[in-house]
Amino acid sequence: MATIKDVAREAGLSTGTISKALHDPQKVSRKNQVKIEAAIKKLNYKPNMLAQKFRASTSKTLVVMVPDIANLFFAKVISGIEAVAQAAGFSVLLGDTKDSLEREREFIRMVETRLADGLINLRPYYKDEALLPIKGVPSVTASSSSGTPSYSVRIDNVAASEKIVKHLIGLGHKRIGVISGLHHNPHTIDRLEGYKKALSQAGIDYDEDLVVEGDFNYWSGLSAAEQFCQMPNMPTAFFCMNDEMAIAAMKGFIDKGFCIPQDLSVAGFDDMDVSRYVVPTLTTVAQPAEKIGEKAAEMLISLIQGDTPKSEEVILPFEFIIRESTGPFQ
Amino acid sequence: MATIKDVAREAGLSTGTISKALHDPQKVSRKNQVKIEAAIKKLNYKPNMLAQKFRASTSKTLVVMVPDIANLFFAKVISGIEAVAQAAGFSVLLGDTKDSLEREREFIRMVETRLADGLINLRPYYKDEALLPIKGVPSVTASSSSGTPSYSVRIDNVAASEKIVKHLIGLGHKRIGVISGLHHNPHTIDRLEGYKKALSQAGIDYDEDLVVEGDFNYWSGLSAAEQFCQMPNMPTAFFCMNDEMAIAAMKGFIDKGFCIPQDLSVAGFDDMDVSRYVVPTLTTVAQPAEKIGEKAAEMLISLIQGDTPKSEEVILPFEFIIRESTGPFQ
DNA sequence: CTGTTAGCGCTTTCAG
DNA sequence: CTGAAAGCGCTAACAG
Repeated sequence: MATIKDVAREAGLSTGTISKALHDPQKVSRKNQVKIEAAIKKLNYKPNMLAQKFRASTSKTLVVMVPDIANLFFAKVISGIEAVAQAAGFSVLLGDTKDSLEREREFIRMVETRLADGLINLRPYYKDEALLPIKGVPSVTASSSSGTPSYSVRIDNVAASEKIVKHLIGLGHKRIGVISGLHHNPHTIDRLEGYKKALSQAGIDYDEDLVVEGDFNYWSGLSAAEQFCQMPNMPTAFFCMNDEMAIAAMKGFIDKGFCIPQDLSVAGFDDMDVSRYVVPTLTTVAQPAEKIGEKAAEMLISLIQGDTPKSEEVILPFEFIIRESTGPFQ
Repeated sequence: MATIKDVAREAGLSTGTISKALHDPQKVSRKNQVKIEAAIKKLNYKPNMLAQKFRASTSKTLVVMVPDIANLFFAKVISGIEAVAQAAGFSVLLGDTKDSLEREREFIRMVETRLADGLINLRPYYKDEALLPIKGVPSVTASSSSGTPSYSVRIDNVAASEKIVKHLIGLGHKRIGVISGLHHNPHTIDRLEGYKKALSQAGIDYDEDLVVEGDFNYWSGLSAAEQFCQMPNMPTAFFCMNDEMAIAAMKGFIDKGFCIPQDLSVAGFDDMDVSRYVVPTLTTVAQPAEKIGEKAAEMLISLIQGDTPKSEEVILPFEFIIRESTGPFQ
């Protein structure tokens, strides 16, 4: 592998001149520029960026910590991060933590050891197992919940849920079931709060028996639907805390002979690609996933560059999408 | 930021000893080990990995080039890559190329400039715009088609398609339509070959009018379905080259009043998550996405370490999944 | 405009 | 077992 020294020798110049020619060509005579180019081509010289970064002691790299990259929502956020990072000359190191705190520590270590300049965290914030923020490691949490400390970018989960539930109430529903995420999940907490707010504004009492806990996965939605079907006084509408569980619940209800939305209304959260394809198509809330990624990357990069973002928290607008799965109470 | 020198001074030892204590603790006296640990803790010393890598002149990093990270199939492959890379002490740099050759060049440059040790390419191989392989850039192509040069990991697209079409033929179908990808796409070519093979073995003539070109996206599947509906002698079964188009086609056929699988059979390719949820559920082929990623990473790492993998091409088994969308010809 | 030189933080001989 | 010193490839400061 040719080094800058080799190029210098080949061109009959000093390494300093080569370096300057590479970074500040105007400061090198035309004649020597040509010589240098020739030498570079002849030796197929490529600057050693490891050396460059070492010397500059800045890696121009962001690490993105994601609980599960094979989750489309996260993949979209990452897509947004990548776009901004690349435009700003940063690379992105992918850290799939598979929900392990141990791995999270490793990735945080990467920025402590100068391998990366900062970090975007895609896991929602849990008070009791928060590794971040840490002094000296610039970090932004994307798609978290209310109460996330330090820098974060997200939608207003409370307001979004409130909107969904109000829509159901507006359709005449009074008994509205919830298929939630795990109860300690920050998103669950926010979304449940929105549900309660909507109810109370409509003068409907909160009944915790109408909340069945799921875990954001398909099977939990199916089993929640079955539980609801056995209730003596079953709800007529359902707010599911993500689309996957909503789709599963619809399947469960349909298999029991219910028609959606004639007999039961179902709403989700996330707007997965699927949600447009299923029958009936699903009423839901779309998070601007790519946008969240872009904002988070912008925020982190300005943090790295020593600026102080004007706000610690960026709240992005969500989109409420009414499709076929919700209809009037009959 | 404390350096090894600071630790040496604090501990009253030389930098060489600190370094040794960090990498080969047995070769340092117990007493000094304790001193060193204390100094490290006191100064909160973290080794500068940029310096380490520079010196070792190996980055322990793989770059993964992906046409679109917000595509679940790719996300799953990456998940597999990440797992293996991490276990082997490699980081993965994500390169979302958004289908731009320019960006591909940048990522290839990263390994030429020592920023990464090797590269996994997730874009299928096109003869006329092949940037790889390049001497000095260890690379593996994942999920490509037959005829990909150099190292690759994939399923046998020809055999998988053949299997699907044989299944349709076995159900009594004789006129089998195809919704293909773009005609020059390597996957399209392989899958079409499988289709032809199955036909010829059943003594059915190939009729190119039954092949409608799509582009692997939803809308193209829908419009292909409409085209088929206008044919005087419409096929009774359809082989769609991915699930997205298959799902769109089903929607199109259903909207025209056809019942699936009673009137028409539809098969896809990929086994997206959706494909289990749609009504009717979709007959398709599952590619072992994570496995493909794992194998590709293993192959690349052994390449980087100077081993020569025994085979240039790893063919992984696919899974043929019969669901509700295909049924007997009536 | 060009050359010389020091030094980034670390590891690794080689002596002691 | 420990210390001294060289050097990885590059850039920047300074002198010429």
